[in-house]
Amino acid sequence: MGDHGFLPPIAMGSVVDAGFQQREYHRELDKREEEEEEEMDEQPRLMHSHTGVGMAGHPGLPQHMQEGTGGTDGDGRKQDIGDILQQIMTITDQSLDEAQARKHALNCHRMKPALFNVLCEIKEKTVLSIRGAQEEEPPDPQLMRLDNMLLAEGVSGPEKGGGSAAAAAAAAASGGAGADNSAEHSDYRAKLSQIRQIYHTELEKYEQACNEFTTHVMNLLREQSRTRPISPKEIERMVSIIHRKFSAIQMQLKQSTCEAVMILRSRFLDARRKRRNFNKQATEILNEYFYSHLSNPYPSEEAKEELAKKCAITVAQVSNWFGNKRIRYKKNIGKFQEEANMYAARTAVNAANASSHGSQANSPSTPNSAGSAGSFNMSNSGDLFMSVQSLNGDSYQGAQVGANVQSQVDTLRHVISQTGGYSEGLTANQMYSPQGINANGGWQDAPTPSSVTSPTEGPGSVHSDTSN
DNA sequence: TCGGATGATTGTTC
DNA sequence: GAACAATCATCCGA
Repeated sequence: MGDHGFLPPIAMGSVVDAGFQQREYHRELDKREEEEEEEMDEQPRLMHSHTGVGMAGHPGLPQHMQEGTGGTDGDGRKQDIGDILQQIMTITDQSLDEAQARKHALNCHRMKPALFNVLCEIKEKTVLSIRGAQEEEPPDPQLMRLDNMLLAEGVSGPEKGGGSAAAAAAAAASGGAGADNSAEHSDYRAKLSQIRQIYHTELEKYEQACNEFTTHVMNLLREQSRTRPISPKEIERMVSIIHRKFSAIQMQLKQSTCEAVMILRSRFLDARRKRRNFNKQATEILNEYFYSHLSNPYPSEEAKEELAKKCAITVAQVSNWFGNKRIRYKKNIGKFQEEANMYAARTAVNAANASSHGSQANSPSTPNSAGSAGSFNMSNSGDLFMSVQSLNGDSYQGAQVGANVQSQVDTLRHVISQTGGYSEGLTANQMYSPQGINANGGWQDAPTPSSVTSPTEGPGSVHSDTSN
């Protein structure tokens, strides 16, 4: 309440009926207050204006307006507002004919043009003051972030392969899963495409609804402009309010879309979710190396690369595998004893085969063990031995093999005797005792893996390191 | 369906 | 930066 900054148009007294002037003044006061209080709830205001614009003695006019007395104190104002609300509530009860008749009476009133001009002036000032108060808002940073992300993910903007970059990133993060990648790429792309489609459909719906609503409001305002002054600026302001409201809804849509994309990405990028066990052959190769180098199961970078190549996995996966293996072996040596014995036996058999085939072992045409998936049988065990030798970083030399073979045969004899139940004084732990593991739980210091091919061990020390 | 096995990740230590 | 240790998430056989 208080001074509204403009005076009632008393100056028009000679032309305009004083009571009418006062009614118009109060009506304008009501209108201004409501505009200041609520920008968006335009409909009630429009309706209020519609019903409020009436001539003296008109049944639709509030009592205080007709008498020209109310509106100066708080209680009176509340009463007025109550009356107005009551009218709004009952407006639907009025017949269309009645409303049309009232409208016609208004339009035909002899004072209408003059009053309308006055109202236009007042309105113009009011709208200008309101417009001055609300400056252009800076772009919402959150909205900008959402837009950027949607653009980067290929959801918004021109379609560019449905986020193939993200799919490629997912593939890179997966550590080279190989053949599965293409299928997962397409899966990722398909799902991203679905999100994109839903996003655009919803966006289109929102835009359409926004346009429809804007058109509807503008039509209403145009219609209203015949009975009350509505400047283009006011219409523009109303449109911008509507757009702001709809853009808030759009932001929710963008946020939901971003969340969906993030979930999709996390599902595809999280390699743990698509973990695949290594194939049997790869596990065999890794185990072979591990138990062959039990005294120092730390493959060099070269050995890791070689193993990775043979197992068709990445060097990082080899490192992971050895890291896991060392820890799990150390944690539960007993559990791995059988496995250790088995690989020791294989290694020994490999050596025996290498010995019996002599020159064949030296043959460069000897097929690689990687050629037969999961077939670590005796027929190619000699190749396996070759593989292990090469993995040690040493070049194969016949004389060295001869020395190693004897040791491996001894190992084999031990293993054969142990498989009968470890009853000859050599316990399982002795068989594959964690000799390399020191008191601190770690493997004892050893030469670098590549140079560890031929450590000298005591006669009772039987482990599967090929150097023995 | 459950539980062990296993590959990957993360935080810490050296 | 590599290894360790704990943990997670998935696989897979019973």
